Amino acid sequence: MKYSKQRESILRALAEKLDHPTAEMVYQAVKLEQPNISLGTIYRNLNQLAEQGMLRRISTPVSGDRFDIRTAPHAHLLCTCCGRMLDLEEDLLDAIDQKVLDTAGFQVQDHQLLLSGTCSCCMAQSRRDVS
Amino acid sequence: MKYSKQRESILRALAEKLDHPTAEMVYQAVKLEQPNISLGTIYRNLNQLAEQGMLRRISTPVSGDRFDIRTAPHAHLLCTCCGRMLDLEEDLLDAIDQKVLDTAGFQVQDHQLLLSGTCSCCMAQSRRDVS
DNA sequence: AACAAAACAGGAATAATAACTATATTTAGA
DNA sequence: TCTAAATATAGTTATTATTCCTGTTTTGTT
Repeated sequence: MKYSKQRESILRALAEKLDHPTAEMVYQAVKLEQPNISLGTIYRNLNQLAEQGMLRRISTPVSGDRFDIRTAPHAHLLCTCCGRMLDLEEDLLDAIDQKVLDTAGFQVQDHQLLLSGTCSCCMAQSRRDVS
Repeated sequence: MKYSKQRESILRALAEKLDHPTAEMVYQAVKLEQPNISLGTIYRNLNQLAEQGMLRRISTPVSGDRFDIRTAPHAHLLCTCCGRMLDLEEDLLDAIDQKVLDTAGFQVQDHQLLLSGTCSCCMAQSRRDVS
């Protein structure tokens, strides 16, 4: 894979934005540095980088896919109230893989644990609204 | 919600096809009974039924969403080799929810655990191919 | 039976993403 | 350092999944 300043910007944007941006969000962020980058370049790079394991793709039932610079498997929390996506430190995952192999004979290569619900901010907010 | 024979066919198709079909697959199946059902009807019904909690939507990084008549939360296994989606009986989920609430203050409403990898059939197949 | 509410078919519209093409940039080697 | 091949890019067009719209049909109620 050859160097390009576009890809460098994309990686930098992902490193800075830890909120699991969509392709469009990455595009908007990178555009500040590279004003005439094309959206196709964003998608091509995100796909390549995901394939190389340099970032991971998270698909949600909501809208477009999201991308995450952390490559180690971990779980995601999607707040149905404010739409933010948070991380959850998770040590359970390896144990789950082993259990799946034992019980179902299925060799896990990747997992995607997406929990949707209400984040603590939104819970606090709604408590405030009621009272 | 009013009765319609289209929706009845959709539900029957889902009950028979336990392989988590996409909307398109449901369309093809239902078309055998209702030859001029429209794809819009499939989507409208799948969305309504999912909203009512009568079925669940599973989003994958691969292509279109899939639908599942089992409403109880359970995990899914997506084989990257043959593309089939399997179920995994899973009692861990409730425990995970509680842990998430304790550690992150996040109230889980729904989870989607998607494990991708190689199913036992494909593993057996590849062993056969090698030898 | 008559009417309102909901559902439908068919097609047009949208949104996310991928594919194409001609030009530009990078990099290894002479 | 220069050059040529490989790869990347911008900009555009195409594809795919899904939703929206409109006029018609079905369903449930009085």
